[in-house]
Amino acid sequence: MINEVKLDEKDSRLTHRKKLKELSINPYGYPLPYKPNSTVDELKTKFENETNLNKEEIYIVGGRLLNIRHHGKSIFSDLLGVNHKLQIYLKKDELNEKFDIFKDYIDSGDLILVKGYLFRTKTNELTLHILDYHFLAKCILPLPEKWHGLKDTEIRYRQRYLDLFINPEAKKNFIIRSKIIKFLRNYLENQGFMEVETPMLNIIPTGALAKPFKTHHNTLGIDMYLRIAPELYLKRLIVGNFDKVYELGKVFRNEGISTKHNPEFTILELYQAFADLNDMINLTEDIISSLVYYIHNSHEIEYQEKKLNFNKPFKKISFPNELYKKGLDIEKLRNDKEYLEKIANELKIPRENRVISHVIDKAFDELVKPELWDPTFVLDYPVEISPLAISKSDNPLYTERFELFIANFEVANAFSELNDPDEQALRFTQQQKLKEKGEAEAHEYDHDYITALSYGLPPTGGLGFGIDRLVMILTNNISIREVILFPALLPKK
RNA sequence: GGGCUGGUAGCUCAAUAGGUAGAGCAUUGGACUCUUAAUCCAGGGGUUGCAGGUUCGAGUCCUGUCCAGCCCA
Repeated sequence: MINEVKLDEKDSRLTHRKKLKELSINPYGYPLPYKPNSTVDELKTKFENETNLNKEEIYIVGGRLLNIRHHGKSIFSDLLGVNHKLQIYLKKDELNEKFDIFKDYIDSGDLILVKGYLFRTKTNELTLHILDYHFLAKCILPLPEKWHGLKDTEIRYRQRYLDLFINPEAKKNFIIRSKIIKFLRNYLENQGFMEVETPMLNIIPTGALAKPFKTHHNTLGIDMYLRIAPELYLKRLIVGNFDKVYELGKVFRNEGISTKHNPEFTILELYQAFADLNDMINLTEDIISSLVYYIHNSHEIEYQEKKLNFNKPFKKISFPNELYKKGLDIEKLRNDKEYLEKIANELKIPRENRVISHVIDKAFDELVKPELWDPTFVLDYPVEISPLAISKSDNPLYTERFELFIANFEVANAFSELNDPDEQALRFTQQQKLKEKGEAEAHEYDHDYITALSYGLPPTGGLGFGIDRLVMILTNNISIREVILFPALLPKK
């Protein structure tokens, strides 16, 4: 009896590769015998509804083969493009030995360049009749299942490339993400904003209330921090006489990882000189509602099976009023230590974090945020949690600031920028006091920024968007990991 | 940081009450020149996340641990 050689799928793919090399065929493509003159997507969109196909026109396209259907002396398969699949068709009596090589040594997932003409099968499927083909790269690992796709979230995130070419819905999220970013850039360029880049490596992490990642510069011998926001650098540019600037990029916050938080995420910040909070409200409404329309052709969309209405104007409410409706008095929190303790107890805030800023923030998150569904501007933020915004003229304990909430997410944050250097210095000092009292997320004191303000920052409107959350809402996802190509995961041991 | 759920073939999933780990797809061999989840015939493929424990016997029960998902802080 002959010992049967037991092969698993990877072995058989490796054997196929070896056989190709023995036939002096490079499974990895170089050099290309001919260049592509079209793509799967182009052929599909151009000819999908075309009735007259010209067999004299030869197309050369590259792609990944999926679902090879052997049929004796003919073969059908699908060539995967970016958004479309194109069926290909091979006949033995035309390709001879190249047909046998295809039949015996090509596996699904392989990348090939094909050359042929378009025709329609009797089921009317647009198909490329192959006259010649060329190997581009061998896929030596087995693929996920063709019908159920790849469902294991861990593999989907760790090996996103598999997710992308196996699960079309996954790819769609990232295509929409790219469209959103492109829309925002176009919009801002059309409004006269200039895109700039400011440092990601900071000496002092500023511009937001968040914990930073720490790193070290070896030759300078100093600790540095990954930026938590570009804000203070961008305002220095307004001091430098630019009037409309924006930055779209990553910021890093050293906090918990969850379905709503990734340690690095994308933010858009813009600053407009000679403008104020009202200008930012108008700008925000226009950007968001026109973006939604651009993506969905409607101002009303579904998110998690509930309607979201993006028609202008958005709802506007006041931070202290909303908390007051919930039975919480910010004035009293400021003046009554016992009251603060009582509220902190109710909110289960740990003893070391019982600082006014923390309690206010937490109370809003717990009591008001869960009710903010349709786009809503929350105005009049307390000064304790708004160290970079100007105070309201009628009450210095509240600021000219808004946060925009959509579907319970904080999506945007804007204020009339504080431009009085003495007042800003005082705010920094107050933040240091909060820090001493146990507020881990107080704003750092930035002397260099005070110097910049001392040269004069004009009244300026500033606005920041959380891009990932915006993408989540527009792609109907509840996990941020579905809209970040490579989300943060623990290393696999 | 805490709680709950999960991890079984390449993938998607089964496995009653603790009693020989199965199916579909994929893969291998064969038939087939219009298939598209092709079809038909035949086969191979497993250290059940990892490390221990209980038991005559563990995918299943217990302890620890790793990773993921969900919820809470």
